[in-house]
Amino acid sequence: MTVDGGAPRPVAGGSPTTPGAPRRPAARVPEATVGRLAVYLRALTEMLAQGVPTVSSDVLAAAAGVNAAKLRKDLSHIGSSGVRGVGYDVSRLTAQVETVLGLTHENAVALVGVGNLGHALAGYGGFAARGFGVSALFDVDPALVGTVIAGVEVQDVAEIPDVCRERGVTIGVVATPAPAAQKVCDALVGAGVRSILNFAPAVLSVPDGVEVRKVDLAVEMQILAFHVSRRHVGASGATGTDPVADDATGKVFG
Amino acid sequence: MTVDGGAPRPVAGGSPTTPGAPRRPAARVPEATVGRLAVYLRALTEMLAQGVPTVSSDVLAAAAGVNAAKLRKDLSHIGSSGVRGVGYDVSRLTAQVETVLGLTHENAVALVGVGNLGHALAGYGGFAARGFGVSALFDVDPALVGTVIAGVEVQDVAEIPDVCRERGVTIGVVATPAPAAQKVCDALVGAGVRSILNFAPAVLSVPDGVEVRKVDLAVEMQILAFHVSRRHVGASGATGTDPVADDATGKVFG
DNA sequence: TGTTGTGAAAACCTTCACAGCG
DNA sequence: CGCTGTGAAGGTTTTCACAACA
Repeated sequence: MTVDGGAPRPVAGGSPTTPGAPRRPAARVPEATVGRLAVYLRALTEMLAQGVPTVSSDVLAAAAGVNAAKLRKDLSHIGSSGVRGVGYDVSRLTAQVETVLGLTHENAVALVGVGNLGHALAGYGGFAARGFGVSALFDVDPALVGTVIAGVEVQDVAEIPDVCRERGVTIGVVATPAPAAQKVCDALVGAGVRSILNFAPAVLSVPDGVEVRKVDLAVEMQILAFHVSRRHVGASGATGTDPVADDATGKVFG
Repeated sequence: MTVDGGAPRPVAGGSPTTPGAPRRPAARVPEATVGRLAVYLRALTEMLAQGVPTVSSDVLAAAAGVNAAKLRKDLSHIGSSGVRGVGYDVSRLTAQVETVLGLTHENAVALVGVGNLGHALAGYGGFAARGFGVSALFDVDPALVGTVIAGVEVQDVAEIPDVCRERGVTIGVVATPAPAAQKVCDALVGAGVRSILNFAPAVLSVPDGVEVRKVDLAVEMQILAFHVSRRHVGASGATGTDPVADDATGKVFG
């Protein structure tokens, strides 16, 4: 409780404020900011297509669905260069955000699990559109191996190491059933993939240095369900009484 | 027009002392906690199925991929009742989490946009399996209207108001192309839907009191791309034979 | 003028460390 | 003993408000 020095975990100090520095392109971009940069980029791209030359933080923030102060703070983290009294040059800012996000080079994507969801993902515009080419597809099902989806042939999961290395895959997408997810993940990591997007309802264990992001349908639905039941301001209705009183059979989940 | 995500919701005069109720099951659950409760629930369900009677915060946390202290803090927010020296009763805790998440009653779901992705979602286990019945499907495409997917007939989007009201839809899923998303969203909100899961790459404007969650493939990919480009630390050789180092992490259960 | 960029404050979330209890 | 529950510390993110400036 007393301060007593505390754990000597060295804060990644870096360089404190550098007052007269000319320009620092990107020092340390907070995670929360990274997630929003992609949203800004979408709005910027649209504006660019429409020929809008400059945009103010107010307008861009509205288009992205965030607060203007937050947007400015975000841009300050990537070393933004707006013009006071005018705003941001759309094309310049677009290029800047793309650079920070690492979109200036192609990212080869491998998608594992070409079932119900995976099949849809392979054809989804979201992938191919923005410089993410689906370079490889994998599945265990012999009936699927050999078929061609979105112009890419499905291969056996046993090929993951070889094919991923050969094609320089940097991003892996796991769209398998939960029980297979960890094994597939291990194979991807073994092939040098260090960024994984996981659609399977399972927790993936990865070594340090591998980034995993999770898209979990059930979790999203349950979060919404929470808010639905919150809206019933009947006060003592749902949550007021002992939840475990008699209905403890756990039947709600199939 | 600015939707501005963060309405500073002042704590609506919560009655601090409720003399009649001896226990306070859930006061105010932080958003971050809600998102994790769903993950805990999945692990708990599996343990329940395996007949595990009790579980410690350590083990449950490992299964959910979080820190044990965080798990305990989360559970403290929902009025947890573990037993010191023993752990948590799995079936009791399961029921408690389900109650907090509002899973004790069915949630009727309407899915709009039965194209590539929407079609897959309609059949995805994540929906139907866990108490979220897909009660209605909608699309604009006349070729799709009238077809039956996963046992539900696709109806025209013009029917959204009537059908959603009639079937008591509480959660709407938007899986349309971006340009149609806002209109669809408005229709859902007009039909009384106050929780929306948005798969379209568009920012949705909703009135106060409506909860929108977004699943954005492109954003996820770009976040990963950011980390890929950031990972230029030593030896990324293609022939590097990176030992995957499969330690004994992984599955705590089944 | 109108707008950016940024300290500082506030809110939120995570982690630590240990008292308290079975 | 082992484990939970929690105050307090530490870290991150959001918001505010305004000086600086083309």
